[in-house]
Amino acid sequence: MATIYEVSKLASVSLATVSRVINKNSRVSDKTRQKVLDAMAELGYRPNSIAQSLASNRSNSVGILVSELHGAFFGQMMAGIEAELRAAGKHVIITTGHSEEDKEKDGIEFLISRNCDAIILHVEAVSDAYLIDLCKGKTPVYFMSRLVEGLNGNCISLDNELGGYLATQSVLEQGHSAIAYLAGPQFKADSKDRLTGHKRALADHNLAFNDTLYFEGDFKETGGSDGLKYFLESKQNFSALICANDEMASGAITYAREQGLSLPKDLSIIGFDNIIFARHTYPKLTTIDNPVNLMGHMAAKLVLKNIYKQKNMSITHSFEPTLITRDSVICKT
Amino acid sequence: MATIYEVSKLASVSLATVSRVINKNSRVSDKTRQKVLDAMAELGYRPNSIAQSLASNRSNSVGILVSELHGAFFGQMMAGIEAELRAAGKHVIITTGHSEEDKEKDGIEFLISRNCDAIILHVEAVSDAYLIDLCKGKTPVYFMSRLVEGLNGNCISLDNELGGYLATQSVLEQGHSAIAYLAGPQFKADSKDRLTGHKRALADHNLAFNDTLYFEGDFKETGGSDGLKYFLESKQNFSALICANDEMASGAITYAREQGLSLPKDLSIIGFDNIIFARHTYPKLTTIDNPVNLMGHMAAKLVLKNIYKQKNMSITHSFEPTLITRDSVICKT
DNA sequence: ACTTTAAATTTTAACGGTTGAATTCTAACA
DNA sequence: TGTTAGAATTCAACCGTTAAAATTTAAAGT
Repeated sequence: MATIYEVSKLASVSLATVSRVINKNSRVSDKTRQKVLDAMAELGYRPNSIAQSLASNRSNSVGILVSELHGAFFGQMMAGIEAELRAAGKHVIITTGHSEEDKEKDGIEFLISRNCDAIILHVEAVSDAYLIDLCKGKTPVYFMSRLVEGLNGNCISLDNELGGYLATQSVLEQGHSAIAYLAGPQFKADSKDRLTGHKRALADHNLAFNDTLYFEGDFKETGGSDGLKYFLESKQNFSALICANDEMASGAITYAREQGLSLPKDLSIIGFDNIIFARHTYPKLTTIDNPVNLMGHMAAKLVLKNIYKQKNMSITHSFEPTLITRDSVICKT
Repeated sequence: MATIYEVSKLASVSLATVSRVINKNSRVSDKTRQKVLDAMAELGYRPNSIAQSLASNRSNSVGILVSELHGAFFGQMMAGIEAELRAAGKHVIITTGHSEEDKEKDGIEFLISRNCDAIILHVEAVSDAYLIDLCKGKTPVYFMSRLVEGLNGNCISLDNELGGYLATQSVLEQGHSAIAYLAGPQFKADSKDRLTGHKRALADHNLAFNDTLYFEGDFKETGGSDGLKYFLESKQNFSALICANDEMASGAITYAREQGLSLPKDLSIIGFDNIIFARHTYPKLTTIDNPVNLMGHMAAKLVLKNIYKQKNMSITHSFEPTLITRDSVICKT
């Protein structure tokens, strides 16, 4: 691959001049600029962004860490961030944390060591203290779906507590009072907040939270079947099932039908996240919309504004979930 | 961030020695190694991988280009690649092509300019000629789901033609003969091959391909509803619908039910890919399994073997799709 | 004690760019 | 025509690391 040196020789100008036309900022006469451009074209020159990054200490790329690369939730999130950044000519470096402390730290180290101009994290296993410490480093850090104390300006988050409340409230309003709750992994802040909202809604309706109608799932389809199986086998009475995400809700729906239940007549089910697939379950899933794609865009805008100094970026740090009413929850008769 | 220089000073050894202990290969006495390790720990030193990459001309990271970051298909693919590579201590840099020629090229340039040790591409818009040319460069290139002439050793692909054949055959064997075909975008090789397989199966059963029961969808849920709508409005008779992927099949199922059809009685539907959600549609989707996660693993193994010289990697370049029988296709009565 | 040889360590020059300071041009002005 | 300000260009140091070659150190052999 041709280097800047060869270009400079062919165009008979200095390295510095070539560098200037690459970075199109400083003053170069049109005549020389054209000479250089021609030379670059002739050699098929492409700047080595590693060298650029080392020399200039910036990389025009932002690091992203997500828990998983698959899954509707993270897909939407990454897509949102990438779309916004790409439109601004920035690139994205993605790595994963798998919700494990070591891997999350490793991924973060990697992104930092790659000279990312900023990093956007969706971390779940690492402690707040670690993150606060991390922010003292020279790489700016932003957070998705996590509120870190004192770092609110760097967070884009969803009011999960409200979402949990909304879900439960909507079920309650349909007359259900025996409600099973299928939670997500409780080490994840999102899950915990959703559960808190659920409890608050219960309390607001003078209903006690029932320990025996609680199951901690894994946020995956299997969590849905496992959870519902557990509830069913416990022989308790319940007319509604609240799932902390749509994947589990899907699993539960499938399992319910396998067990001969007729939905939503025998059991109302509500999900959370409103993933694309939610409208393709049967019955169509009533759920809580989680505007994660939008939040991804917003996180990207935040770094565009703060790091790349783009103007006219209006930032919303906190997003509100909304109820999406479909067919999986019905009025208790 | 501490540099190697500060470490060397604190440990009172030369830069080269520090570099040696970082790369734990060459000979360093245990005594000095420990001194250096201590110094590194004291300073919280972390190698700057950009500088490493520039100096050593390798980066321990491989680039991945996919069309989209969201979507069950790409999610599984990325996850497979990443898991395998991560286990080997390599990192992954992901970018997108959005199935557009310019963006695909731009993404490829980016990955190359980041000194990736190899790149794994899932490209759809770019020409074979371009790819052949690309392979002449110094960055090794591997392909997912695309057979490039003369570069078979660098490709990991699925026999989509066979998949298309299998889908149609299975429907045919259930007694259907009036079959609508909902294709994917025909500029994508995958879609084209699946269609070819479909036609071959038809021919094998002495059935003519019917132009009016053909619709080119977009591989998304909306493609499913649009396609089925088109077929329904054409007032033609058909008892089965073959969809070129599961997303469209889901869309079709949902739309069919909205139109009052009873599935699978009134219409048999088969998908392609066997995405996770395929088992959560109602009726559960009969489909063709596309082992894309496995293929991701395999692509990663291929670079592990070729680029990082790992032993004991047995490589399969071509994967075969298989029929997954569930409930969405029934025998025509 | 004196080579010889191998191991450990240091020196030094890349890698491919960026950038502030220094220098050379160019053209306008007195 | 000689100055001179300002624009255009070049110089040279630097970014943080690797690695080939050179040097020093240590161990072994006679």
